Amino acid sequence: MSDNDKALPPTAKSLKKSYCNDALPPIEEHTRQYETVRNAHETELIEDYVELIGDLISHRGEARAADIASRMGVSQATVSKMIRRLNELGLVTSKPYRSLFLTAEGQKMAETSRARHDIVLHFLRALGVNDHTARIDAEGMEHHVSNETLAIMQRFIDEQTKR
Amino acid sequence: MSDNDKALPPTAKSLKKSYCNDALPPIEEHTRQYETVRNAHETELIEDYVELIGDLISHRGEARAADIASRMGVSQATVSKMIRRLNELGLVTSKPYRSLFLTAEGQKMAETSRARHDIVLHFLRALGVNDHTARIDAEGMEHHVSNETLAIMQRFIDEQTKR
DNA sequence: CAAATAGTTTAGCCTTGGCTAACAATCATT
DNA sequence: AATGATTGTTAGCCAAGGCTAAACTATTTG
Repeated sequence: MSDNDKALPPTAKSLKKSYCNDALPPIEEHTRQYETVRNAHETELIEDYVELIGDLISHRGEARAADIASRMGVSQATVSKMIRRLNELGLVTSKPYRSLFLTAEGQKMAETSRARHDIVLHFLRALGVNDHTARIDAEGMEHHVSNETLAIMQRFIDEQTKR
Repeated sequence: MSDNDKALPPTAKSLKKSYCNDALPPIEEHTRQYETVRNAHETELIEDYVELIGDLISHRGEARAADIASRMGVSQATVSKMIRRLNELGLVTSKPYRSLFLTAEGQKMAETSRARHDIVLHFLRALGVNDHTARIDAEGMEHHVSNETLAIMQRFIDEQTKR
């Protein structure tokens, strides 16, 4: 959620009655919802790093730990540790004290993440969300949007921009 | 992301060229984006528990740890530990071996979360997303949608349902 | 080319949110 | 009222993702 968010928060009262009468979902479906979110959490940081590394390489020619740290808003030590993890996962290759490269798999992940991110961002803008807010929301939402929803968002963008 | 998600993942190629030429955002804005997501992560589990507790109370009359555990798909020990945290945060009151109550603050959080959740869910359905997928996506997205975007989603729902 | 500066890594700490296993309390049934 | 089943708690483990401080490497510059 945006912290410089002047709009009022929603209240239960601001919702139409009919919205609130949904029964609880059956247990196992409910469980799966939460599990899906937990799983997304495990991968999303990884994806964010890989996506950022890909962006740095394509916009700057290389990805240095210091740049990653300052963009992520995190200490260099944290980045260094994370790079080791990405290495173990086969997503990047790195030699000590040198800049990073994405493996083929890492590149694929970066592209997919970037594409997803862009769809969500452009969708929010097409919906009428202010650019700054859209960027923040997209960063958080991208890992929780199914392919089905992405496809619908893409269609929405196409329709908006056609005119 | 839904795991039973048959649609193809997006590829960089499936995006219009113009989507991909965005430059990197200026560093401090970029940093703030990631910070916002990290902050959301700290609160979202808390909010999920509180929201679920509120739902259990209103649909079942009470919230028992065993129900929370089975709905969350998590062990009872994990729930017990979490309840201690919620207690420390002043969101619930509990006596050992008895069921839970939300404090005034907890109730406020539950209502806000529920309202946000409902807006996102109904928005996705209004967009044309299948109910099952919408539920899963909403669960993940709700904590990352700014009030500005929520307001726009609400407007979208109103327009769709008016006709 | 030596020294200062910048960048990277390592060590060791902390918190969160999972888990299992063992124990404690409550409840339901006879 | 006793007991077995259910429910709740505690202890102790683990991995992830932050941090700081210190050590090490690379680069720039006087």
